[in-house]
Amino acid sequence: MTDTARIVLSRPLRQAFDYRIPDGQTVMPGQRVRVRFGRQQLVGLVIATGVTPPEGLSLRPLGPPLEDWAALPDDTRELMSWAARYYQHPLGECLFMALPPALRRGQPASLPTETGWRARPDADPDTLPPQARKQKMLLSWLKQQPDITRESTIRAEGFSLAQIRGLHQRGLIDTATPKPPTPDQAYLDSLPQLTPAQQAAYRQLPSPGAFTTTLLYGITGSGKTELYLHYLQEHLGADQQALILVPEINLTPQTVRRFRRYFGERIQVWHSALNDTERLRTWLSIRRGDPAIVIGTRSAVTLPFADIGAIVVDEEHDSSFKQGEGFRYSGRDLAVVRGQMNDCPVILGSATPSTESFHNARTGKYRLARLEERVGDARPPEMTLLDIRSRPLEGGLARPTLQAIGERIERGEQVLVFVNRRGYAPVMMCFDCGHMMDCPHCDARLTYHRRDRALRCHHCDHQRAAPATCPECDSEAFQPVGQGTERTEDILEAQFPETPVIRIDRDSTRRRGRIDQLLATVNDGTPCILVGTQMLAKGHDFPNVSLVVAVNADGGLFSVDFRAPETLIQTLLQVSGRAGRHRIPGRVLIQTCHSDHPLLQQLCEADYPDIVDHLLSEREALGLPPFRAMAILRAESRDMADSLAFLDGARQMAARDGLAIWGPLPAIIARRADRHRAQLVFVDERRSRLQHTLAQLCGALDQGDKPAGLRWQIDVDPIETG
DNA sequence: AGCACGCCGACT
DNA sequence: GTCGGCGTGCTC
Repeated sequence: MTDTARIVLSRPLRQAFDYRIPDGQTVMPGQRVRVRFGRQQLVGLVIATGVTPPEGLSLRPLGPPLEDWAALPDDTRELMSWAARYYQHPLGECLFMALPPALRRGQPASLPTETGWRARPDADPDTLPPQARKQKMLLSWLKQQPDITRESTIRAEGFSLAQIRGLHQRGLIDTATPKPPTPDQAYLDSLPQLTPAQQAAYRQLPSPGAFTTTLLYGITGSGKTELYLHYLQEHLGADQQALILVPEINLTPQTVRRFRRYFGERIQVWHSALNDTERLRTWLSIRRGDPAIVIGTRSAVTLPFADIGAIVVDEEHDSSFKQGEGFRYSGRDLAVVRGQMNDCPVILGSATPSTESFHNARTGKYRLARLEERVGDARPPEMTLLDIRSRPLEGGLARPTLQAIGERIERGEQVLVFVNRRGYAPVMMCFDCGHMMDCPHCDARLTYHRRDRALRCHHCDHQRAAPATCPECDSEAFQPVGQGTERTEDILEAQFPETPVIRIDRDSTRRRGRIDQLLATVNDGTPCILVGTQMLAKGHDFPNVSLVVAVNADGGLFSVDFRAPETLIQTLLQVSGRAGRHRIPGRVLIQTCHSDHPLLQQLCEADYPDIVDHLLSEREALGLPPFRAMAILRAESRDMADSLAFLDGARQMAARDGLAIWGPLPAIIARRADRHRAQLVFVDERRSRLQHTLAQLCGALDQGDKPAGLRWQIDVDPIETG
């Protein structure tokens, strides 16, 4: 059958649909077409032509194509098809995810040509009537502009469409087609010279033009970004494209500016804050083959690159590269697959590489480049454990901790206090009857937020006013228990009334631009105390911070999640990395109740690679990733019994394949937003067998019946195992 | 996912 | 007697 086409849709269906190609029409894989599907008109994507449809089906004719070329190029389609198989996600949803929203909706793959304006040479603002003040301003402004000015630029300047039209009607300005932006070579800086240590690491980076993956282990403050910049400048052809993946939080205007200084207009950004038009524009530019260097978050790996010369994944250990819902892919891992498919080098950079990547470097799958010297006079901070068992605490801070903070402040330095919980206190408890405030919808405690006297659940959107007395026994001994950022802020403000205390967490930075505002104080160098959550560990440099305090390191020591120790070490090292970036030697104080814990001992004494080797030997002994492939089947429903029964059925189906299956077990937070969650864990040393089992299982689960209201999903290479 | 068809409760 | 609740089944 040469006149058939196989189509997938942007729907969660593990199925493709065949259509008849009408006479005289030709289509190719990757092309968008309109199709009638049941009673609806949809956008379909061709994945194959000349297929043999299932027997006994009468095919409907294909609708018209949306363009006469393939929207999705072959390599991007291949990448997303690979991902669909690997992550067991419906192909249609994966492929459509690689299209910008405008194209998913069926809009044309072109942008309306932008209008530009310029003032007539003889136009005189003074001829305008006095009441047309704004028009006068606009005309004067336009006359100062050297060339044709885009309408979007004029509007960004604060002028309105009505004012533009007014001037046009008076015949004072003309429309014109704006020129495409060109890189202004004049302002491009030359790159700073590499230090000897950086040069040595640079020589270990891969040669261009062929696929290799290199793990760049560069301690905090060693200047990994300079290496990326040099690498791209030296190895990227003038016509080539490159991809730099970063965690969302690191994609700040400062980061972009830094790259723009050297690469000018070649730099394009891709992140969740772009609107649909911006997304379409950038996507088309990449598809067209503009020599862009894209700085983007995980989904940028799906962009339709025409000629990609290099891929960099910065902070490769960061868990935000893994999508947490829906299509649960890892941007980092897809970047490596993409490098292989497009035959280009991939560089994974981090000061605290993931155990997976380190393992791959140890086994020779990745090459390893090391950069273990800080730039300039900066020295790595000195780590100290402070055991707080049977020590009096003031709001979670021990006396010696407060002393150390005081000393630094007096010396005109800055201090960073890391608390891993936002809010005032994670629990509210009655000291008479023992009653604790629980979320009515989740198996979790409500967090007390003192700023707005509210109790909030951090797992759903429930919140309520905080009662003054115990709702059970009316006792007044009803108090917050434990440490949050708000409480630590209060304590520090009371202890150091002269010193500004700046809190950085999701609550204090909710408003856009607020974080930069807060950090401005820190950046001007005046003595202050920064209090915050993990947010502080990512991306920012605080040159004047000379002391870092971790208020409580113990959460990760005894967690059921096998990744907790790794994450704990990474977070502590990343936070520590903020200290002592300049001449001032940094110090890190870790408060703990388990100063004898081997992991914390190692943190103080051993190098990161040695700690990872140790973690890896534990993983190997327990048969955990990266030594075995892991996947989780999760189910949630109105009843725990339903969830467990469903997973038990799945277990029966998969059992004969011979892989290890753990569970079903209720999730750590068994009830979340009134949904009862359970999970089944699959582990196997042969990834191919795991993948085969999962594919079979998905098919069977799709076919079989399930209790009403039950939802299930598969998570391959999970990062959260609770 | 949509969108239809279909079979049981409170309204004109 | 109908309007409409959302359960289940299908879409080439």
